Amino acid sequence: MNWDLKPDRPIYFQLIEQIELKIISGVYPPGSRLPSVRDMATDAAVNPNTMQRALSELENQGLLHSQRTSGRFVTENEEIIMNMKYSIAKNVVQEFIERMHSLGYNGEEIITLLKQIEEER
Amino acid sequence: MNWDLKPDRPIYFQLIEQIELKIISGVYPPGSRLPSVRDMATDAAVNPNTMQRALSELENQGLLHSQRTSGRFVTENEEIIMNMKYSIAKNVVQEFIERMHSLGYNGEEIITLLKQIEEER
Amino acid sequence: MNWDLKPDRPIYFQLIEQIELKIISGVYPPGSRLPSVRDMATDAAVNPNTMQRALSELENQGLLHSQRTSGRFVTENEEIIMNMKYSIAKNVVQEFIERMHSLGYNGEEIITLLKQIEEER
Amino acid sequence: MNWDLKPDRPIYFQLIEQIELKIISGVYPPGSRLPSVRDMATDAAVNPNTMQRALSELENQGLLHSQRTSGRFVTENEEIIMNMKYSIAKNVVQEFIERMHSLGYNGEEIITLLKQIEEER
DNA sequence: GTGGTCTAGACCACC
DNA sequence: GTGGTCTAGACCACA
Repeated sequence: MNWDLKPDRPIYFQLIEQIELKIISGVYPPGSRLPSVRDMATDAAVNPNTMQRALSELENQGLLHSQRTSGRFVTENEEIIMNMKYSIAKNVVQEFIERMHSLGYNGEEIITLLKQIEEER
Repeated sequence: MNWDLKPDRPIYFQLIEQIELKIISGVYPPGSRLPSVRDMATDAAVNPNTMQRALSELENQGLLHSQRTSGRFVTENEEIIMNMKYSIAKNVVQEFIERMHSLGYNGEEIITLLKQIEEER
Repeated sequence: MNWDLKPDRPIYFQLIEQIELKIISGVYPPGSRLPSVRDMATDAAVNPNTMQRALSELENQGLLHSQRTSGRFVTENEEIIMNMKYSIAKNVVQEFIERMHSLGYNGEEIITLLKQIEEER
Repeated sequence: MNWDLKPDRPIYFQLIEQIELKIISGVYPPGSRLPSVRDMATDAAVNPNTMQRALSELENQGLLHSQRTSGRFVTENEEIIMNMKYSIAKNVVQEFIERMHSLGYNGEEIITLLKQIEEER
């Protein structure tokens, strides 16, 4: 998996980000059942308590809900997912704009450069 | 200064990046003289050898040149500086595009979102 | 070994030249593994950092590449090696021509003398 | 003048070489009178005794001869000069051939390369 | 004073 | 064990 965790930031925090990404991008589709905490923990080579903490936070955000007996599920409320997706994307975009500004590019130039590089790909 | 150096990547590498930024953004204009190695080192709270290494690499890239007795100078060749600026910007843009793709946005959507968030600022 | 280093020019520079020669002449064949930095340093009676610097420069030139845990290797790209060989030879030849000119020999005379002395050998 | 003397080899020896060169290349023509020892010494920023020693050696080789009252003269025997020129050139050529061999060029290749580089000049 | 070089010795990540 | 990084402190040439 892509669980490469770095020791520079709290691990549970990195887990949250990566699971969010998997939900947003559809790797874990709305309404689907997640693997068990224990499985996810061993997969990420992480203590189950740490994984548990990450999942709890995601539950607080409304992205997940657990059914005591049958496991944890991704919310079926796609609006919540879309909001999460938008708020993450907004951060990414704002960071990007700031970096480009500090490099000396203004709004129009950013758009131009972006289109140009996208075409090259 | 803005020399906040993190232990997660080589210090000399972060120094290079930050000095590049100062040259590109005009904090150190073309042809201007930089502070002495020792001064820059103490300013960044770093060993002079580490600063020396960073500056040497920038010299290899053609962004700086040194005169043994009188100091180090930013190149007056603005083309080199523009090329450096472009290549850094290209990296930033490519990273950005990849992150947005992994969030599930395609080319057009990225542009739309970018314009929208830019207007809000 | 032939590591006779003279104090008139930077040691790391002389190390670079001599290692280049060993690569070009096939003492260190393409793709082969070099001794460890520490071994080469003690062999040349030089501080490991100095040897490290020489090897790093050769890496920048593309003549070597390093694998963090298993050692440093000569490039397998023989074109790079041939280019290096040619550029060194060019320098040698140009120096030679200049010395002969300052002795008062012109182009044709140099060739004649060269052929003559070569036959005597 | 071009008297740049380096501390790595005996100074009188370097003086000999340079005066030989001036004689061979015609800066001091056959039969011409040299400046006084004292003038040559101050010109080369060297102790007069050192210059004296160099000139004595050249006298032993027959390149110079001194007339007690009127100074030192370059020999008028051009054969001696030609022999000296040839023997120096021979050394230069042999050194050159050895360096090229150690780079992996054989006789024909050396000639080819030499012609090619000479044309580029 | 400037940049440049060198050494000695330490610590790190990786496998 | 490997290469890579960093520090502290020294000395040099140049002007």
